Amino acid sequence: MAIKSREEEKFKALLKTRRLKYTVDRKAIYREVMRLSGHFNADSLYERFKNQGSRIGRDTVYRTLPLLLESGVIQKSAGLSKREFFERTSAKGHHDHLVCVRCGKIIEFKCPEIETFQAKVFSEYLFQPICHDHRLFGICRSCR
Amino acid sequence: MAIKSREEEKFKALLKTRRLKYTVDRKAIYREVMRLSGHFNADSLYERFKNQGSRIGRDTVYRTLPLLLESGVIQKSAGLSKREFFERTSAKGHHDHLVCVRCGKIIEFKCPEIETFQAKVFSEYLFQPICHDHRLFGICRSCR
DNA sequence: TTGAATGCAAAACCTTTGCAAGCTC
DNA sequence: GAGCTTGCAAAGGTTTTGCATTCAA
Repeated sequence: MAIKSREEEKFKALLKTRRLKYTVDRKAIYREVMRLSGHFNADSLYERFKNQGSRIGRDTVYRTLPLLLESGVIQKSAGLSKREFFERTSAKGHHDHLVCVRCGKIIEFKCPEIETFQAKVFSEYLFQPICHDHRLFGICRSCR
Repeated sequence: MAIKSREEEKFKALLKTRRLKYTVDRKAIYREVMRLSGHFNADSLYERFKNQGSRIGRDTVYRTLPLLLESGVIQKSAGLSKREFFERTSAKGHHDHLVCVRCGKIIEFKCPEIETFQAKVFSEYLFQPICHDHRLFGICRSCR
């Protein structure tokens, strides 16, 4: 619960910085995202609203996800399709993905050392970090 | 020239593994890619052929790039659009990208330590490495 | 009150695909 | 000759956009 609120503050803070509003729809999208533990995309999230009888539009979802991404509440996930996948950052903590290009299997990995060096790169170039996309592609053992 | 041939061998080797053919078109695409030092995408490469009066089709380019990618001759590059960008691996050696989400500026960085840990992840999960996509998104100093 | 957000529908976009004809090996 | 490759054209599928209306601060 503590984490949940802190996440919400991050989202609100981003909106404030951008002089954007914390509307009913954005709140609903934020809340729905917090209920998800797996990966999702704009469309699957929209479908959830539709199934619940909510009138939140697909476009609103498409427009809100980049804001959640930038605020750090969600992060990019992985998949073989061109589609963009996301997942809640706090669900399992931050991690990256290893993708088998043959069977599409996706493995989550955590590598704190990589995170450390990433942070160094950001600071070396005087960038304020927002997020990153790190996917390793290869062929898994069973596909070889 | 030595490097050039070695690259070509890598490409040929991949084709052989997949029982694919080293056709005239694939050779032409390989050669054209070797002439490029900056980043490109399927379409811009196709345009180059068109401007040269070559009859190589857009589709062939689209179908060949994944093969060059898998053989390691090219790697993914970065951009803000959904479009896929590539660049020759040997042009500047392997590197990754730092992208400013405000102005779109792209900075290339090299971080050998990250590469080392990536290799560890691949071997830990028994994956045969093919390539990776590593982009750091943030806000550059002048945009803040 | 003012600027932002939303829904609708349409557009835009890049990429992929099926198929018949032509090449490679 | 068998199977892969290519060009054509069309489809595909996701994401974006313009605009009028509604809403938040």
